[in-house]
Amino acid sequence: MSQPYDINAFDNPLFTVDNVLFTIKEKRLMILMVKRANDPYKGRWGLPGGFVDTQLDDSIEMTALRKLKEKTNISVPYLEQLEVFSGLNRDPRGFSVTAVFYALTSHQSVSSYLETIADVQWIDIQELNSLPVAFDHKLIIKTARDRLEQKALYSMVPVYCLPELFTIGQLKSVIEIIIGKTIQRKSLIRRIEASNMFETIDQKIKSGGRLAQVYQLKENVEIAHFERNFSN
Amino acid sequence: MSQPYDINAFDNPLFTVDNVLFTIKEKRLMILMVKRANDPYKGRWGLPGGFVDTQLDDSIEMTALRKLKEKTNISVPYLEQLEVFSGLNRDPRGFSVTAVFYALTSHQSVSSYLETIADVQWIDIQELNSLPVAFDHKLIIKTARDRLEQKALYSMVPVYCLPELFTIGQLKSVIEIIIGKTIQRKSLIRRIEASNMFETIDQKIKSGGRLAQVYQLKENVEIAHFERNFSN
DNA sequence: CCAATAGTGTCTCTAAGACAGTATGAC
DNA sequence: GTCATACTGTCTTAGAGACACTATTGG
Repeated sequence: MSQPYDINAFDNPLFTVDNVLFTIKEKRLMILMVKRANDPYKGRWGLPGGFVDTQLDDSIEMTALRKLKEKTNISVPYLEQLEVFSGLNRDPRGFSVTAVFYALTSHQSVSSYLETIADVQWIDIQELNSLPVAFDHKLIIKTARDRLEQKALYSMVPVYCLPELFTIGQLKSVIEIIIGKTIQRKSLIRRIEASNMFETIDQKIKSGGRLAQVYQLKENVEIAHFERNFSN
Repeated sequence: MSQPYDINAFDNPLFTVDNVLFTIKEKRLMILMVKRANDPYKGRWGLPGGFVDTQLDDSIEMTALRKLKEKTNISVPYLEQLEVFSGLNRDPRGFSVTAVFYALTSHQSVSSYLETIADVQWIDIQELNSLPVAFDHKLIIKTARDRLEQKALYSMVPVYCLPELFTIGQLKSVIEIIIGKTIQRKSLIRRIEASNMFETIDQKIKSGGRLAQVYQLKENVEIAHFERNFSN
């Protein structure tokens, strides 16, 4: 079987990188969104992203980190590929491809910087439905949200929504917000011990009741994964 | 902070799609490889893939399916994005990006077609180390293999390595080859029942002992996922 | 004292692992 | 009969869920 199509059809599609940066703020799952300054979709909210710069970027992971740093002034502590979204209709300029990453950070590490910029904001994921969002970014966010939710059921990734020092209660809360159901504190403690990822520091902080033990990640730890999901 | 870099740096990277098509054949995990007819890496084995054709492809999933059909003459029953590999050094022609898919099929569905083509072959994954492989395709294959292994621990995806009609013993064998350890037949049966994905047909086939019940997938089923991994 | 959150002890529950026992085919 | 594989029954095990209990803070 021969291939009768024109060699000129092989023009490279438009290639971009986008990021879904999550955090938990005020007990809500939030996403970093950028008000678009240019067409297409000028004035709408979109995901922070852009083009690869082959002079600066060794890989698209670098592109993702660089774009996030431009908007937040930090290097995010957790970044992972989500998937590629592509198609003829997702961008009015023609067939386009975007490699999407999802990332986590504590809101504290970027809040002071964000206050200086009006067109970059944390937006509550539940409020996104009623906002004008560019491209297929609502679909992308839904996909990222689902992936994060799954991951939170069997891994310790949600810690990266917290600052370096945190308590078990805070970690429990963050996990519960991500997965949308409560978990047993005891189950979390068992995982914390089994994971061997954390160490206590000689400090306790206020929590509305008894003082809470402060934890931090050990250095250069691998994120623990478990053989079972949290269930209910 | 302004961005002082040259606008011309934003030339689109070279974008391709590649596939890691797995099957189980002769009790071995195999991958479909293509002997490259052109430079770069002419004469080496590479993954089946190529450029997006924006006239033919609605999305890169279509590109992946189209490329696989060119080599196998079938539409693979399972296809999923793996991840994107990118970088300056992975292709001698410059910064390149490839969106990689992994896929499964029964070897029976393509064997007769493959016999007519010398430069497309199933290659045992264990023999790949001693073969000349193009680009970073060894790394890609390793990544795909790891992902398939993980997936086989908590989902029914391995069925797609089998023909439409199959026995529990065959499914058990396929899973064991993928995950590299034995599982309890009983555990698999429990999952088959819980998944509700399969139905028996009024047929039994030889197996070296007692005749085995023949199963098939129900129509339009979702692939079942489980809350626990097979362990050991 | 009470309210609230931190942390422990321990029983239950669920699904996988182990494995013995039976069933049925080929020879 | 033996051997091999199919299939079932049922006990054990590991880790999550439930939940009562104690501990420590602020008011």
